[in-house]
Amino acid sequence: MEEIRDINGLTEKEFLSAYRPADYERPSMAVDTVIFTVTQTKEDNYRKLPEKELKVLMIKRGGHPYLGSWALPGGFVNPDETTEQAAMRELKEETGVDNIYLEQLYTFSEPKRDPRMWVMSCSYLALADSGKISVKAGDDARQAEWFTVKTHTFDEKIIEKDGGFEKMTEYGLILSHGDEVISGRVRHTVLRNDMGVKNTYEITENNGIAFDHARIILYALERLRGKVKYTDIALNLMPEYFTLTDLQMVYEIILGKEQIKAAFRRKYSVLTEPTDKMTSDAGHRPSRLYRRKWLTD
Amino acid sequence: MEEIRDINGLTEKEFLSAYRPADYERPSMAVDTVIFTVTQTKEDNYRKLPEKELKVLMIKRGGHPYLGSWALPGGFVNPDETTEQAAMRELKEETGVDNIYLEQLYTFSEPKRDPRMWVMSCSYLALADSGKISVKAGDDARQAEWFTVKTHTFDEKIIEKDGGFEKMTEYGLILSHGDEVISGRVRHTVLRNDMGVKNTYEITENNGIAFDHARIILYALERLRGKVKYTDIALNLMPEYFTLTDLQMVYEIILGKEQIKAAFRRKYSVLTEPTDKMTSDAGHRPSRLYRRKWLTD
DNA sequence: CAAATAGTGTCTTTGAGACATTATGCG
DNA sequence: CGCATAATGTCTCAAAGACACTATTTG
Repeated sequence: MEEIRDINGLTEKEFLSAYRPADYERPSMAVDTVIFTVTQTKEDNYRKLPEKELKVLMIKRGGHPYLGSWALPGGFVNPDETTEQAAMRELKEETGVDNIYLEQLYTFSEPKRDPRMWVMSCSYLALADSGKISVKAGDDARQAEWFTVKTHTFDEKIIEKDGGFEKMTEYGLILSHGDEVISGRVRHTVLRNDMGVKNTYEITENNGIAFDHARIILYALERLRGKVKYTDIALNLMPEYFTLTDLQMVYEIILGKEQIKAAFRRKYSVLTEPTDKMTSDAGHRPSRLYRRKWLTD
Repeated sequence: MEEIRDINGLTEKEFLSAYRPADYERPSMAVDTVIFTVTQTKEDNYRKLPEKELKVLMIKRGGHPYLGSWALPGGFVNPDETTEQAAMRELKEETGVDNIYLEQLYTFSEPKRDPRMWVMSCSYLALADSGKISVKAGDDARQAEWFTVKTHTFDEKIIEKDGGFEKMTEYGLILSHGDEVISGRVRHTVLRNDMGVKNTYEITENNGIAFDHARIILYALERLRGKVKYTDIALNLMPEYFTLTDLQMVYEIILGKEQIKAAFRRKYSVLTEPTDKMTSDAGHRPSRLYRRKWLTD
């Protein structure tokens, strides 16, 4: 069985023991994780419900390049781990959370995306309940903060060209934490002619976001917005007990669109199961607390 | 502006010109492309329509490891190109096609997935009209062939465990080309307990498919099946002119499920535009030929 | 004419959108 | 009591499922 021999007369075992990796250039492999959570703002009207905010964790860079800018938590992959394990390891260091929703997003490989050297980034999307997370106060120079996320879509331009057209859409990202506001803008171009379709993404503006991380965050948001409608992914952002209005507000903040209450409950309450707990001291009718229902399919 | 200095008193420019990559281990970065096409079988009953088959391109390995097994077309990424450009370059060498639908799938990074060394694989999904493709007849030792794709889902087992459960599903893949039949089986395990959810994929059986490529092909199929329902991705498999029944058969072969004609046309004919061409000599009523309609949104 | 596909009409079912109505705790 | 939210009822509308019926070509 094992006796198949190659062109040099070697068996697989012989080949492998003699194998020496060729001396060509290899990229460094980083992981960068976009971790989102949802927090509540303070509300002074005791009757009203507090609003929610979508937050993303950023780390202040303490060295060149992009010194002083903010970057996604991440690091390099070790030879004895998968990219997912690397993302999990880095995330645990940053947030103290071990069991967290994690999903691979995309591998960014622009040769010049890191000015130092050839670095690819395998990006991950992580979601967590803000209650469980304890971000370490910047131990050394390393400062980690949650930034409030706002996005804008700028009107698209369609340019008819000979035999096809070009469509450009710009997406703006604004991250804020107290007085600190950082932002970026990504232009998506679809070029279509007789030859086929070509998509390009370029960062057209960048204020304080390191590397191509504005683009990665926008990609993560796009994925989150897409999946929220047909999966139970949003439940990863909820605490153990929550009201259906809480859940609805999380959907609204992700989708950027108000949801109709009756329709929302019809569709998404199947992802939850009622408990016998109720909210209280709210200045209005108490609300039932629900819990995530794990789906078997 | 540029005068921010780091802990060593260096500006970014000074830092970068002095920067030497650290001498830690780096992975090799490969791309592997799952390219699908749809072909017609011969039909001897002149009245009946020919059936369609989903095909994937595989390359016979001429050296260790997996000598004699079949692998996805692919290769290593060069420092001056993106993974997408690398996939496109390799694909052009194999199929002669330049403008082809290409979409990044997933980066596989199991440290032991290649017995030679640390190799990650950034996988791509490609779709093409079989008419445009001209696979080079194996120039040297390199033999490329289209394999017919069949999949099976084996009944899942749910095991209740303390505080949670484990669900296992097995997916079988059978690729055939003439007398040559190669196959693989992947087990997906979802383990859920109080701590969270953990997904594992392992190859439980493998006959003649190199590396973890059976898993990659199954992943590509999953993506294709998912996207076919809400995008126009399937149109990339069609020739310039096709009937709506052709299109329906392509959907049926991808989804593995019969579609209802009236409903299918209501939903997917918006992706096409009618031409004034018709089929002929068919032994039954002629059919209108349609063309892809490029959507602006 | 028979075989087989092409193409459409329509009834049913499902689910989301829209809005209204009733219920309830707190200061 | 009135504010603000909780929870549900119901009408409408859009889309998909199911199936039937008519139209056309070729040997």
